[in-house]
Amino acid sequence: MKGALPLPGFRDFYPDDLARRAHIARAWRAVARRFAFVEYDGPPLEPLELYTQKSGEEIVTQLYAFTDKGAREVSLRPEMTPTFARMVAAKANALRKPVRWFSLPQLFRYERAQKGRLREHFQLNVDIVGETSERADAELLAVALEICAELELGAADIRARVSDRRLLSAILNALGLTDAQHGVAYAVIDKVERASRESSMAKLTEAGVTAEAAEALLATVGATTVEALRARFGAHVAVVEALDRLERYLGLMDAYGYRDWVVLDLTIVRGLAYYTGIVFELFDAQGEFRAVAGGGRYDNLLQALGGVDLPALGFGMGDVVLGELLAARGKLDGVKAATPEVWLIAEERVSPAEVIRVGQALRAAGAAVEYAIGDATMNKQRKVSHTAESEHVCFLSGDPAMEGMIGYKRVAARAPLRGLPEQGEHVLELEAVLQAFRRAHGRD
RNA sequence: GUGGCUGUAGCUCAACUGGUUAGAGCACCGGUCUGUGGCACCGGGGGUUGCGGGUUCAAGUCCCGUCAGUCACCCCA
Repeated sequence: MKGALPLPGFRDFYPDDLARRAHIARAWRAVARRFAFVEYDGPPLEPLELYTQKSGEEIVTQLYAFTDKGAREVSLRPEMTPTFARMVAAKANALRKPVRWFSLPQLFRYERAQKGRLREHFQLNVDIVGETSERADAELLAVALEICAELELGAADIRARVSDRRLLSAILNALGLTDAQHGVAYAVIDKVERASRESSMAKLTEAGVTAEAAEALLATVGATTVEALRARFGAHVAVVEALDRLERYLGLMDAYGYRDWVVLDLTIVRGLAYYTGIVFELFDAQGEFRAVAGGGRYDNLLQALGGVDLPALGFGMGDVVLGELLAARGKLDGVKAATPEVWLIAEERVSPAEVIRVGQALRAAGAAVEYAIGDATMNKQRKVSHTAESEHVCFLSGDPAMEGMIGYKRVAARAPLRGLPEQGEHVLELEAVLQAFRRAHGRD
């Protein structure tokens, strides 16, 4: 209506919104930390060339790019990988391998906003550099799934669909497609779920694929087990090799405790051309949202972007779709902005200075303390302490006989503090109250 | 970039086929309650109906444009 609004595709985070975002970020950091990844960051604004060099032409039209006051062509970062590659490449020899880094960048793209896609979002990036084994791929997927578990999503909520570029490539060769036809095949397979069978067939045959091979391909990508593919392509060495690797990978997922979440799905291609091995995408099991996360192995990208030949793999997980999914499953219901722990109510005869002194003593004990800044009657103060949803209320009497004492009442339905009464209004030693908060905040 | 749908207070919505100063609940602010009170009662602020133009005696209601939101396409880091 009136006044300034955020730019299209950008979000204001009111306290409750920020609490939800922080809830997600907390899970990201907690799990990354448990897997002993370390956090890094880079500039949100980068030279335009960083993205135009190695990314496709298409991506350039969606860059949030402009010319700065120094006539430099710059772009807000649309992805973290180029920055990551640069940073790793610059110190490649000095870094202990494998590199296990993660970041929580805010990323930008200039395109029309739609469900699950804005012009700005926060995206967890987790990468491993220096390991060719599928054990690294399994470790990576385990991080992604453990984050979902951390956010109280289970195998019934999340499906990890995995594939392998090497497997798909070997299958295409086995079906008689030329290398030149692989690109078209990838594009068709990527869209096979949404496109009609006729249009898929048409695109393949237009590229010179025989109708017979095209039909075989469309039938093959429907396979959901290693066994089915082994039965069909058991005679092709490259396919078998890829299947063996995938089988070991799935076996490792079992060891992590996440085998139930994972399904083989050859239609997972990932748009980016730089993927070279196992790729995966996380979806909600009910299929009503966009991908929650996606990633895979990109063994040649560091060479191309940073000039060092190191194998690498990683995934990204954005806050938008994940937040939508969590909200839909009721997992964010209790996530609200923080409320005061203690509200200090003072009788009218108590001086502001005395309120401040007690407030500071409580804060020194670790408590989050608020009180009426302006003049307010006792009634008013009580009312405000309730609307502010403070957990505890303390009363200051101006009575000289009450020196060193304080009124106390627990209000909110949260866990009571050890050493303080659970209900009713009481007069306690101020020191006893401070002691209870010190203990609650680990400051005793 | 293309197309569909939508656009009334902070939020959820109302206003017969176009017809007087656009209403309600919640939220917010203030007051009463000398007080266990997230209560009750009273009162208040807040909308040139997204914006601009047109049709009409008269437009929140109809038409056009525009902006925004939303969904889909394109694309997906």
